[in-house]
Amino acid sequence: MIRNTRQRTAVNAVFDELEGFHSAQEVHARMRASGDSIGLSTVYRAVQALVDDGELDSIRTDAGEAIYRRCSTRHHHHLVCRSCGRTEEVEGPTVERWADRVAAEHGFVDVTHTLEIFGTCAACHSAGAPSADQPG
Amino acid sequence: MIRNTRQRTAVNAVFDELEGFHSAQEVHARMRASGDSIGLSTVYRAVQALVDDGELDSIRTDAGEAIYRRCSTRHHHHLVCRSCGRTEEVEGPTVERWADRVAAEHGFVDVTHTLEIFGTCAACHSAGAPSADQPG
DNA sequence: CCGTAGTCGACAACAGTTCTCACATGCTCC
DNA sequence: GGAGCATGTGAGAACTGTTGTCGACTACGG
Ligand SMILES: [Mn+2]
Ligand SMILES: [Mn+2]
Ligand SMILES: [Zn+2]
Ligand SMILES: [Zn+2]
Repeated sequence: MIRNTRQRTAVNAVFDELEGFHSAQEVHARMRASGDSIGLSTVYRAVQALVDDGELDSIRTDAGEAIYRRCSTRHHHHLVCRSCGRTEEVEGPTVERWADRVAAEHGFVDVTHTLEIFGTCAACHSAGAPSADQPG
Repeated sequence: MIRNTRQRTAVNAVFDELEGFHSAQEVHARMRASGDSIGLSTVYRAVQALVDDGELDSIRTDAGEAIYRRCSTRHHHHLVCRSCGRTEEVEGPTVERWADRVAAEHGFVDVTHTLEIFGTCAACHSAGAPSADQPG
């Protein structure tokens, strides 16, 4: 049985006030800084529970850190500036259909996918941003 | 300037004999087991250099571990059975164009993307495999 | 209220990865 | 073929994100 605790409510509330993706550690620090008393383990347990609940989305950074965000109602993907981290939500039936079709052609069922697009945003580009490669 | 060392050559050779994705730790253990003397740090440095060179692809598991594979010549993505781990390479211009277009529409340049498709393969499905969700 | 199963959190433990630094070794240039 | 030196190596320590431990605490159905 799942209880309503001050801590879980507070973690959930943090994501109401926050745009974009944030790590468990960042949420913990933020709460501590604003006077909320909560343990780091509890934050980890809370975000995991929220992910299981479908309240939060989670993705993993290139560095391997898990970051979380209030789940929006629509299925979408992310366009991330690799220089400043600015994130845009993008969506489109094209890629959804393609993924489902190609999986079905290989006999796969119960199909999901992850898709992230990386680039340099217009602002960072005019400022002269670095670059990277990522085949695969 | 980049030197040719016994260790780097050996790590590179390991991926000639190996199908699919493998972690640095696994490669290290495998080499040690077969009598090759090499340090773990060196394996990490070698695979990173091979990734930078475009010789290896790397992706990150759900658990946050980086895994590597001989880069095939063509750009492609992976269709992974979440039950048995079997991996198929898939490709298609549809999704490539979609990703580039959507990024361009948002003013992004120097665009790359990552895309992984997960499902249950036919074999695991008929054996009665578990399931999972992955929105985003 | 009571009892108790679920939860908390300080801390330890873990796993993967990177850093340190003394030592070794490819490469370039004679 | 060396000499010289930038580069690479590797054992171990350090670091980072995350999960486990366990005694104390508490939400909540009865
Ligand atoms: Mn999608
Ligand atoms: Mn692609
Ligand atoms: Zn930017
Ligand atoms: Zn399978």
